[in-house]
Amino acid sequence: MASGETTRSSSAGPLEELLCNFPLLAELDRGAIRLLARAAVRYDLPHGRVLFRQGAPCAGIHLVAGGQIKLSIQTAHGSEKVIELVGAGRSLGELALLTSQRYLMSAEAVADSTIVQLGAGPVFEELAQNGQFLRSILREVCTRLTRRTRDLEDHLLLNGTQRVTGFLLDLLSVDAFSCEPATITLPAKKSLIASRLNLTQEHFSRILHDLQSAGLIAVHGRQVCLLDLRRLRTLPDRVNGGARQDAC
Amino acid sequence: MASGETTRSSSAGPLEELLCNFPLLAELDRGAIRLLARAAVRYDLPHGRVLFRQGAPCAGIHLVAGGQIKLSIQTAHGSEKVIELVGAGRSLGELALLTSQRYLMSAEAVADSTIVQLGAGPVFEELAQNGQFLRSILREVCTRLTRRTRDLEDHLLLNGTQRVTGFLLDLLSVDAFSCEPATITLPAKKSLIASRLNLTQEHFSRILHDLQSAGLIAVHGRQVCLLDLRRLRTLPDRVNGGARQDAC
DNA sequence: CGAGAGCTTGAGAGCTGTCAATACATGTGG
DNA sequence: CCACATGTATTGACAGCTCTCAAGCTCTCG
Repeated sequence: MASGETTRSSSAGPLEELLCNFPLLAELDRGAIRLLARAAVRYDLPHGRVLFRQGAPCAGIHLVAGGQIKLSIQTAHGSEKVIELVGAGRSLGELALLTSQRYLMSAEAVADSTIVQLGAGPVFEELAQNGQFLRSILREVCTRLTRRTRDLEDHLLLNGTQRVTGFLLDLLSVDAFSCEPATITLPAKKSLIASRLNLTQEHFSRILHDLQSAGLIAVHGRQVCLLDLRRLRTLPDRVNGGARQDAC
Repeated sequence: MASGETTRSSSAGPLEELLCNFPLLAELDRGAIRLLARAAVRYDLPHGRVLFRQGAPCAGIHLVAGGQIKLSIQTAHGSEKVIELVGAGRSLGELALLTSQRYLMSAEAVADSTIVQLGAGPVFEELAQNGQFLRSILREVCTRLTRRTRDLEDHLLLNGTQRVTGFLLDLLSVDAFSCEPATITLPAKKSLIASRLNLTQEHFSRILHDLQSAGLIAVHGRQVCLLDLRRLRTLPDRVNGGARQDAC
């Protein structure tokens, strides 16, 4: 499926180093890493290339070592929605592998990317023996479930403008409580961001325009300056969004 | 939080029996069940009572032994959306417990229900020693992630009518490939179903009416007769919905 | 019968998508 | 340097899906 120069882990050096840096594997000891590395393959995935397709059987876990991968679902009549944009350090395919299901989404490189693929066999062997690996995977799946639940909430409770402002504020990540204007960079072209937010390109463009007119942001290409954090934060009033809330 | 008659597992008999029947615990051996049962509490939760609230800390795992629980999220200004209706045999709270997060949703009984609560401590102890329990939990979280992803897809790709027909067809569950008219019973009052489908009560009513006019279904209270399964199945053309699809 | 909950129906408005045209950016070749 | 092609982004007009508000209906239960 994926072409490009593939580097087998013969010397077992660089690939092991690489694997250690993935959060998914961070808690494994050196021996476990070595076993996984032995059956791992590293390859480049150029922009536009498909990593796997929705409905295909799962061959193993894909670790994104660099670049950016677009996860998307498509309808019967061809249109598609971006569910998530995945960058370096994250992993794909655990769910399909663990449940022996087909892939729920398609994955395509939207930038020249580097993938490390862990074969299904070694992963299962490691899972069978290594309780720590099991725990790491469980943690990862929990993280993903939390994220997906939050995404669902956003689509159920928020309108387009609120989803956009929420997305922009999320890109600030750290710096969280500052009130100073800050500039962020959109992680992909606007049509992809729009789809990720379940908006058309046109609607997304209009929303950004309206936010500019309101003096909340300034847009220059992919650079977005968040001018009025205080007001931006009041727009998306998701209940769980802010710090704490006195539930009950 | 929960009142009603609570039955401590002193004799250790009936509670153990009960626990064995939960899919989440089905793969545990008798000893593990006994340990969990020792710290379990069973109680009744009358219709309308809240099991836990969004944002509250998690006290353990809740097993639904009977009745029906509504999981919902609410906005800052009071409106709420039903995310899921949970019946007997399923469990709640694993995610919050495992991640030590607050509850992402609120849970409320929408029928007189019976809950068995497993304390956090014993669950963690069992998780630490018992690889099989870890695997069972992992399987459960994976199932939930798959379901939530499917829900998200439904809301992103389908319109109201398609979500309704998809929901009705899901209630057939088994009998899957028959083409004979079949009658199903809505699992809750229509306003709850509507919210679960992210529709207003009014819109849901109109959709059912339209489907009746089209001769696709017949509605009598909560009984819905699916008259033309073939045409119903063609409405929601989710890609992953049907049997297999030749991906790639 | 009356009260209330659940459900339906109608009219109007809002958010968002579709289609089409235009601008803007970038890179290529003459 | 300009002309052109391509990919990207914006803008406008319009239609559709869905929500809101309001009223009326149906059924059950006391």
